[in-house]
Amino acid sequence: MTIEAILKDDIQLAIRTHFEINVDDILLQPTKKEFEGFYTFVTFPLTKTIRKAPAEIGQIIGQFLVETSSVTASFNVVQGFLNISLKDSTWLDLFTGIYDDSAFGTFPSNGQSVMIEFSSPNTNKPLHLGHLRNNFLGDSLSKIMKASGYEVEKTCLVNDRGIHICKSMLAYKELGNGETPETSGIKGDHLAGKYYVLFDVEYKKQIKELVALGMPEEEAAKKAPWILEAQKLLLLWEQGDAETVALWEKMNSWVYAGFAETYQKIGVGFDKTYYESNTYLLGKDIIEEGLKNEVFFKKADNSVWIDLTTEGLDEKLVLRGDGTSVYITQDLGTTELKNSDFHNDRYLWVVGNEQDYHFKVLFAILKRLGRTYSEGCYHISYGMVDLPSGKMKSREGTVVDADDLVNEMIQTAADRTQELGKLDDFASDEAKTLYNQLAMGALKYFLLKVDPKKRMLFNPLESIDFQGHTGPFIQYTYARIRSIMRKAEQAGISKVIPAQGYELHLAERELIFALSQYPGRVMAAANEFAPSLISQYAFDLAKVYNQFYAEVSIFSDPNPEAVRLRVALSGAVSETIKKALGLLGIEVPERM
RNA sequence: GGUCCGGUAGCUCAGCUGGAUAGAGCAGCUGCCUUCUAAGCAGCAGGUCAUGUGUUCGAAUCACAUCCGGAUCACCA
Repeated sequence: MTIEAILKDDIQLAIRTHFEINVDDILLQPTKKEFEGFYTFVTFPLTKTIRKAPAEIGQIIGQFLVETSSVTASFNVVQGFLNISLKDSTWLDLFTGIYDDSAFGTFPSNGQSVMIEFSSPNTNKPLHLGHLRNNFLGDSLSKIMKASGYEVEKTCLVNDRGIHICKSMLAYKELGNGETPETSGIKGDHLAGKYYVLFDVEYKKQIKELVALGMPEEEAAKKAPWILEAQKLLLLWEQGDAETVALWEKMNSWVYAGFAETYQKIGVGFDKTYYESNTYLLGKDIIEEGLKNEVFFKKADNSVWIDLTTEGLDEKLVLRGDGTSVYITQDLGTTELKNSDFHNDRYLWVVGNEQDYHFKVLFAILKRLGRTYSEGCYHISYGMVDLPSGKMKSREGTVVDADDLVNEMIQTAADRTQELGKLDDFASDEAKTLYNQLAMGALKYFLLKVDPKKRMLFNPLESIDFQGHTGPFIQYTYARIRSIMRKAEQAGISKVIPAQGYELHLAERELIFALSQYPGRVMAAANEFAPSLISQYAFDLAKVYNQFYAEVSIFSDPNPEAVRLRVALSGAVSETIKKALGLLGIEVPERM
């Protein structure tokens, strides 16, 4: 039973005893810093039924708690706020529970399984900053869901076919001169991206030429030679034309090699990868089924639709008049495939909020089709990463490239560390590892500290910070504690929690309180699909520790009990920081 | 135009199941390394919580309206 639950019961009993009424839901909030106490009960809502002043109610409940509650030491009342302080024996018990629990913050299996699809890159361009947000969110959420008791399947759906892929293929055919990653020294995904951009340059030029000859722009966009060529390529690909497929395979293999390098660097991976080239024909049998069940209907031109106006959506096309699939057709098929592959209880998609409507439609259709698994489907919608100049656009070259950014971060980490003269005795490979950890810590924290639902701003001119509310600040706190733990080991100081009777320093109580909040945050982050809650927590915990560190001396305290407790507390904090950052996919250095 | 999301300090963000004088970080200014790592700590300064009305003992938080920004409403994905 948690302290909070005990307090709630005690308060309930107090109200029942003194006022003869039952209050089902006792709400406690953390006491504000400027007041004494750790938990606060607000008495205003009781004034109506009890007909006493809020402060008086607080006094009566507080008095009752001090006399009867097993955890309450003292209280104070400010207006309608009853602030409660806990007994030191309670703090020590609480800490003992945390300290002895090696699985602190990870919950036992809830018997449920969840699939998280994220990343889902296109094979015509390298990853950019927006993809990084997606990848870090997906990776972190999969870890958070796992810690909260789910069995987790990480999947990725690679968008490896379609007209946009044919565009880069065409540009390569026309302008490539047999260039390869080896001959050019360009990473495979960047090489493909180069030709995607070149296509667009030439295509725009052709449109302009047609417009100059008097053709309306809309028509020109449809009739420019290269777009017609690209469409031809797509048809050839779908027919399995050997030469086209060979080119497609060659270019894709370059891209996959490039992606693999990037994924490896950012520490992200998947349990199962689906390829759209294998799934794009799926879903047509579902259309048949829906037609039979009259969930869908056919229009005169043979196209198939669903009317979702009763759900507040629109009429939606699910199959073209020529019998070919659209996006939603494929997604219906792929979702069905995932379900038959894994039979998960829940299916999550980490996809940008520009597709909110698409997922509403997808889930509504699944429900109409009577798919029971639709209940477990959820779109984790996240906001775009904007630049000061606005939205990033691949084709216009206004993107922050993922590889470039990661490399810059590593360089910044190295510069910063050397400026501070931190690692005179570091071996070069240890230094290299540290730079990577710091770079990825700064980058991941930067992207994960913001509420996923919100769009966020990245200013390339201001490099991502290493001080303040950042990953490296938390990593630094960890390294600092590790240094203390090494010193304690050398000095032969054991980590022992004192017996009852020890009087805690306020900074020690605050640390225990902060530690005790961790499991609740893990649960909340899982329920709300918000790694930002963990980010915030890790920062708060590190901050409380640094205050503790500045306020009390660990080794030179005359009381050996205090020294042992503080070493134990430090150890628990470092473990919790490591776990929390671990949920964000961030590693911790032993020294920095 | 319909629908959805957002608007909190100079900047980037917390807080939003209603509760105390609205919190961090960065940037600016002051202090603190002969003591366990100063990538740290303490402090100062900085706010009509977009605007208006309503509900309430109490509103940044809820409701309605307005303004501003973004997304989406494709036989694109």
